[in-house]
Amino acid sequence: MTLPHPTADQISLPIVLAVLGDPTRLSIVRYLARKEGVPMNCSKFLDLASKTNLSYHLAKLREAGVTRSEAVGTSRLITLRRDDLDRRFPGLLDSVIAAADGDKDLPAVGVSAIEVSA
Amino acid sequence: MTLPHPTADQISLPIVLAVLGDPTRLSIVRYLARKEGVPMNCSKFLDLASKTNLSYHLAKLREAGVTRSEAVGTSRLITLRRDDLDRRFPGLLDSVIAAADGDKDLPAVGVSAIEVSA
DNA sequence: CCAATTGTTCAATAACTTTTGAACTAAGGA
DNA sequence: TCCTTAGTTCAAAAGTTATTGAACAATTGG
Repeated sequence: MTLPHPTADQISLPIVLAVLGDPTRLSIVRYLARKEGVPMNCSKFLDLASKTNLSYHLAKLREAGVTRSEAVGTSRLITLRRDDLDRRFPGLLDSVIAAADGDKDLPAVGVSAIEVSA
Repeated sequence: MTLPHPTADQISLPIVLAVLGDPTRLSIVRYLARKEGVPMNCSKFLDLASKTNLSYHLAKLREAGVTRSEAVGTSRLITLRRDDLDRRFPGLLDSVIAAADGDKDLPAVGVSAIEVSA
């Protein structure tokens, strides 16, 4: 939790919606939800965007309070802030993720390689 | 239904989220939800933005599939597309509206005047 | 017909957001 | 120590969205 995060009550609905209203970020959130509990590092998402651009999108998610980024060594471990989001906006995250799961147009994470099932 | 609307299955999740991720539009949607069943005309929202700007925001909502605008005389009757949104993204609209209802920072509609209860 | 009401369109500008590459920091391993 | 890996920062460029005012269209009432 090294990097700046909003507190739960600083999380703003329009900002969360705007941040989720981007296909790259929605894909990241969907993937984090699918692998919930398993903290991801940024490199997981390199097939969505360049390293620099990922840094930008992940910062947006963090600043909006959607994700938590913990610095561990040279990595960032990224998790969904499900607890805080659920408390703040009950049902929102679940419905967004369910809808995102059924969205054929969203870019997929980890389709590039050996990651067949996992 | 005179103006161009997407069909239910053309409604896109990221576009809906992005469109809702704006305080003016979120206020409009919250107000439409509160008065559900009662079609509104644009002038209802004149305390949120100028006439021209409202036209812009209402077009965004319509083009995203969030609202339906029917031309009746010189007015537009605006309603929420709750049926289509619920079918397409179950639970999403309800959780967004519930969250918006609890948002002190969203601009309010109809606080300017005689509209005490309604 | 004339005027008012209701809303749209257009072009301009202002304000943001996204994307990029190059340069950087910080940790770990050989 | 030197190199690699993981990610950030910065400034520039590109792209997009929001806001404005002036001009327009269509309906309705007098």
